[in-house]
Amino acid sequence: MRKGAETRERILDQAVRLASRDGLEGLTIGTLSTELGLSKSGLFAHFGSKDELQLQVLQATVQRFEETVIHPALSAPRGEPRIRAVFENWLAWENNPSMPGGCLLIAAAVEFDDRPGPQRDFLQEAHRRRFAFVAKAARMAVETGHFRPDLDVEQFSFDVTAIALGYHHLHRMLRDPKADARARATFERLMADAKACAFTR
Amino acid sequence: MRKGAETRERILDQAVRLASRDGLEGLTIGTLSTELGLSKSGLFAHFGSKDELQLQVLQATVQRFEETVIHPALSAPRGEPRIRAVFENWLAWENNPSMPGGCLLIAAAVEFDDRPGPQRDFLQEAHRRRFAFVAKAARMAVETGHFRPDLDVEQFSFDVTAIALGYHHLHRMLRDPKADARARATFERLMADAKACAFTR
DNA sequence: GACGGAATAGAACGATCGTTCGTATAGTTC
DNA sequence: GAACTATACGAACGATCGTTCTATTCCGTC
Repeated sequence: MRKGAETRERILDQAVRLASRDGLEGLTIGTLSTELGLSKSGLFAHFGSKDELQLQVLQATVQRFEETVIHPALSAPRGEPRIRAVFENWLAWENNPSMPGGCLLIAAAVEFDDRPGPQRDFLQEAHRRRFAFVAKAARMAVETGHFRPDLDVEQFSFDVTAIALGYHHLHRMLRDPKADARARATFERLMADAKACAFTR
Repeated sequence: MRKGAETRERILDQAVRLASRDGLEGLTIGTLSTELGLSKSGLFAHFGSKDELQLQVLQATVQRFEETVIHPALSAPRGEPRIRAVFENWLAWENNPSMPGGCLLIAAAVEFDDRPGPQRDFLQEAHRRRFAFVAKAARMAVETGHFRPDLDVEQFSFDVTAIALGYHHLHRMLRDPKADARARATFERLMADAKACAFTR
């Protein structure tokens, strides 16, 4: 019971690594087990099905995202500092060494957005929560007076998401070394707009 | 020689449809052939390998993108009108019925961005060309005086790309009916910034 | 130290994968 | 219409997929 949880974590760790490169469907029990020095059936017994393995991989990834991006940002002061913390942590997350093939949440979203099932349901919920978190942080920034009162906080959340996706694309597909600078430039423009009072706009 | 080209087109048409939902790797010669009423080996003979099939699917998709998004935009006047045409055509492209699973170029980019090979090379080149096209259109808008002279046209191209990716995410993963409005709102903010002279910024 | 359940291994299952081969059919060319 | 080539089919290949079953080994508890 103790040992099982340990190896299960080892399995999930490597599974996240593999899935980030080959996708959740490209993730294979055979290659995963041999890379870990386990037998196929031994590994399989931990999950009972590939669907369950995929789900647990997604759950582990979301948990890491929250630990890496969300929670640290919560210890930053409300308002602009927290917004900036989320953005910086998010950019860093995209280069997290536990996902050498790039953010698994983005890859899985594209892979499963048209395949009904528990994987898609879970991903939808996770992305929705993340979207709402950024919107809430923006709402707080309005309340603290850092952002203008008439800011559409959900539109702001969409804009931040778009920047992250654009960064992922430029960084991973085009391998553009300017990806970081481009994302930051757009973010600063977004921040300036969110802060500008209605008269100067 | 005549007949072969016809069925090859029929195959690619259905292949694009399937790949947009299941991914290029999830696209299977077996299911593709049965859906078309062909034999596996008969279909296979048209391409010689799955890699070649995937490549031709990508080529067909890029060609359609250019016919749907790029070429019509070229018949719009240089400057702001052409920029707007590209953006509108791009949004429409994301809902093209030939790709019921969403834009294959985005899906394939995420799927192959970490797998070296001819598929990735082709995708990289295609996305690079698209990026350059938008930048060039923005440069023309600067020359026509629609955009401010100090605009970073490549940054502008990045921003447009990010909006399209954000739209794709909100539309296909979150199924948010406001996706269209969100993308347009961000685009208008981007346009306003590109037009604003240095003093009012 | 014996017991019991959890953890792992090994072999095999049917299904499907991409691919090959030999053969029949359909189309084009003279 | 004969000759020829392009096109399509059917059967089979070895490999790998997820999964099942049985047997073995490990570990914590009395």
